[in-house]
Amino acid sequence: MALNDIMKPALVASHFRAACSNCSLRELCLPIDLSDDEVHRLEMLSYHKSSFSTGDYLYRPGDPFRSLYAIRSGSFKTRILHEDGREQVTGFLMSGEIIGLDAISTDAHACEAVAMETSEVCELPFAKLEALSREIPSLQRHLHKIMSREIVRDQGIMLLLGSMRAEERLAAFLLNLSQRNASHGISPTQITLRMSRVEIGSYLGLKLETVSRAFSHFHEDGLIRVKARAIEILALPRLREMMGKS
Amino acid sequence: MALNDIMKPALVASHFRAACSNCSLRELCLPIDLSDDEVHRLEMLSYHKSSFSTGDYLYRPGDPFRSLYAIRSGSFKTRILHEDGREQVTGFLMSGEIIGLDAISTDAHACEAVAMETSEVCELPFAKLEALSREIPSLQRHLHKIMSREIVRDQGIMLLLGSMRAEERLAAFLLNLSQRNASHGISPTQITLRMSRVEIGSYLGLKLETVSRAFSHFHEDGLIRVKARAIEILALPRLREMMGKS
DNA sequence: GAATTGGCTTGATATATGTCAAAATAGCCC
DNA sequence: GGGCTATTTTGACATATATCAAGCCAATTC
Repeated sequence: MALNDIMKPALVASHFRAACSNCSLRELCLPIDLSDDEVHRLEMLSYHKSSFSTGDYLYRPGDPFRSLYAIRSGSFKTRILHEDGREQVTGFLMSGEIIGLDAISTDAHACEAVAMETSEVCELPFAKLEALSREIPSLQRHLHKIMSREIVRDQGIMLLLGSMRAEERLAAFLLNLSQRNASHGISPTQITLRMSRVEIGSYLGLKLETVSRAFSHFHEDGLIRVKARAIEILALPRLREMMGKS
Repeated sequence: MALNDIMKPALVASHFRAACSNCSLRELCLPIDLSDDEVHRLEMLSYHKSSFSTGDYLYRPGDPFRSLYAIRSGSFKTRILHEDGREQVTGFLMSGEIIGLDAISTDAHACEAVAMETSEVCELPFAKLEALSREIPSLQRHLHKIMSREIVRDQGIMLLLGSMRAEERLAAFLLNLSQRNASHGISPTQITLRMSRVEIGSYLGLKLETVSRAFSHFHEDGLIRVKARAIEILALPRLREMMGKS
């Protein structure tokens, strides 16, 4: 494995690219080093792709679980629905991220996933993914890391919801989008929101009016420019400070 | 596998018991059906046990990740600490539950785990657990379910923190403890809290005074009896209703 | 181009929860 | 058992966010 690393880095890299341009499994395959054969099998796994328009469901609560999905382009929101009508947006997922992990526990989807724009996903049949990860330890470890990362992410949101004030929450939210933009090679200061104020509010445990007022306040303070769903961050460092004190 | 199920249930059950009384991996091994050999290898995996007194750390943020832990007796709280001094209790874990999943993502613990009473854990070296789950598909699937269940649990808390009021949160909390008591064969109406009002507050995103007032209010309504940390649920069905409307 | 629609902003007010402070209670050590 | 400390309860008051209600803006339709 290490040998592979040293002896043919270019070749391995080119295989990553091949696999990733083909199946778009940036998230799944990029950080692992695989042999030619392994890359090929990973490609085979995920040849089924599908497209979604704004508002389309990727899955709904109760749908039987068969696959995870790697978002190839576009974005989705996930939302849980409680019997009493309460609901909570639990995540906004974008290109390169894996969606559907919650369903493994019960073999049925616990939440719903809705496309927020025209989007494409690669389907990853979970049984096959498990079978392959039994044979490729680095893939196995990677899958575990993806799941663990989701746990850490959720716990971060628990911290946000449990102990931050409205403006701190919104600052954290914007900074998170900024960072994810950056990791996609997109401008970290030009943010195009794909979701409404209501959805942001649901995610952050706030009402839409509070979200709107927080945006306005940031604007007054010269932290951001707001033009409907186009947000420009004018002072990233000061926005970071917002989270601490405010 | 199904054959195994049908033909020698008693035998299989006895192996569960053997493995579980020995390594206390109720959570890990109980629901899976394994061959004699597989049970034996699972036992071998987890022979290292350790004990903790109230306040002892199982791990701290930044500690290198090597193992998961199955709680054999007692209970722990997990807590994340933010740079700015903010902190959030992310879970109260009891006997039979697996702790440490957050650390897989970065190979270092993201949160801290503190014993809330005298407790014992089985250490599960993760590399070995992965190796074994490569060979035993039902163990692999089970490990994935445990991780997914943690994701679902965290998202439930996000719903609680994002959209429930103080008394609804506390009702949900008590009902959760009640249910976990029941699943351990303990009375679902006699609850002994192992944590302070401050810790409950941190977990539920409330201040201790609010938690205390909610307890008092439940008491006035005849829902519970409160004697410091001994809670008796007098009206489980009405407590369930509390969550919906209130 | 007018009209309709849905989303967003802003203001006035209500309310749930936080904050500060004191008293009561429980647990603990000598 | 008595005194000590930490925890919990309770009260009075402050405040952040929700709620209710208009008005505004941008996009879409006719």
